[in-house]
Amino acid sequence: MTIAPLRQPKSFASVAEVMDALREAGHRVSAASRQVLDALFAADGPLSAEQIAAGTEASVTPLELTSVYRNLERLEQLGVVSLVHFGHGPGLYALARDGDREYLICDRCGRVTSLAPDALDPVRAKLRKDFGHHARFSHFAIHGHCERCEEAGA
Amino acid sequence: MTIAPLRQPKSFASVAEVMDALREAGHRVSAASRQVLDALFAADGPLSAEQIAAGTEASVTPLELTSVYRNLERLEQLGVVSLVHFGHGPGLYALARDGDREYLICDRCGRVTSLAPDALDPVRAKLRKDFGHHARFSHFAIHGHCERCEEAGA
DNA sequence: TTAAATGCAAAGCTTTTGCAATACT
DNA sequence: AGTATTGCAAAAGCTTTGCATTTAA
Repeated sequence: MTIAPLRQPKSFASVAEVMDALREAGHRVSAASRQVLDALFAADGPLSAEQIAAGTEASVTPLELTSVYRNLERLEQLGVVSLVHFGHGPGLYALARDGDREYLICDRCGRVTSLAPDALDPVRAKLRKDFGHHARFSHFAIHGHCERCEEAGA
Repeated sequence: MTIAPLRQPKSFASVAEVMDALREAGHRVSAASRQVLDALFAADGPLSAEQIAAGTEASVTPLELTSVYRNLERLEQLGVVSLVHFGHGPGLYALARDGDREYLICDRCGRVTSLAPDALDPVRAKLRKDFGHHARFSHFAIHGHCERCEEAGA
């Protein structure tokens, strides 16, 4: 199997669009990959492989967890999906539509703030200036406390 | 077992000091806990439980990996040790001497930069001002690329 | 003495891998 | 028809748990 990233990996509006692009790029499209994409398009936030598999249990063709992982990995390599870690626990997958989002996690109340790809640019600039480090927060979320929890006592 | 954090958890200069403090606080001190502390004091950076256990294999009393984990967990709850994740792979443990350090990881060349506890305060200030988020980078390292690797092509 | 810590074995959780059967193109 | 993908089973990597035995205080 050849894995070449898609031309314009990050702006799919529907499952059909993704599948067309996949096929056009010479990749195969299966019922399983459609089910995985359906779940991601329907979700309002990142999903675990387990959640995606569970979501297909009621369907005529439940997906094996293994198959979900393999599809997600493929889609990630194609730039269609991105994987993010919210802490301990399973990795979470989301569509990479308009670029990778970055997340703030409150470890107290669990609140998750999803940021647009450039929202942290000023923070990155500071890290780069002070430490020569080009930070990427899209694969590992930023932990801490939200204002409310901080006031309630760190 | 009662677990109460030590009075001044973060300024031990030697294994003996830690053990005295532990005993004084009503905790037990075993050969195993000494071996774990020895490894942490001897190390110049965070160690995995596996590494610590391996380091005792040549000794008269090799430690079971399980026992290393249990000691580390205890020491962490006591505030003597801190656990940090550098990415995928095992968690890493280090003495919490003068506060928790924070780390910058270059995902390209593997370079690790260990920062003093207040080095990232300006970054934290920005995150707090812009998003009301009180960030803590001591448990999950900051990933990205170092200047050199960035120039070499992101 | 007695409660905590250890060794050993087993399991838990997430993810990966092998391989024969199946399905896409 | 030919090859990527699937299902199923097994294993790998990290960490936790159970329980009888040892050991610190």
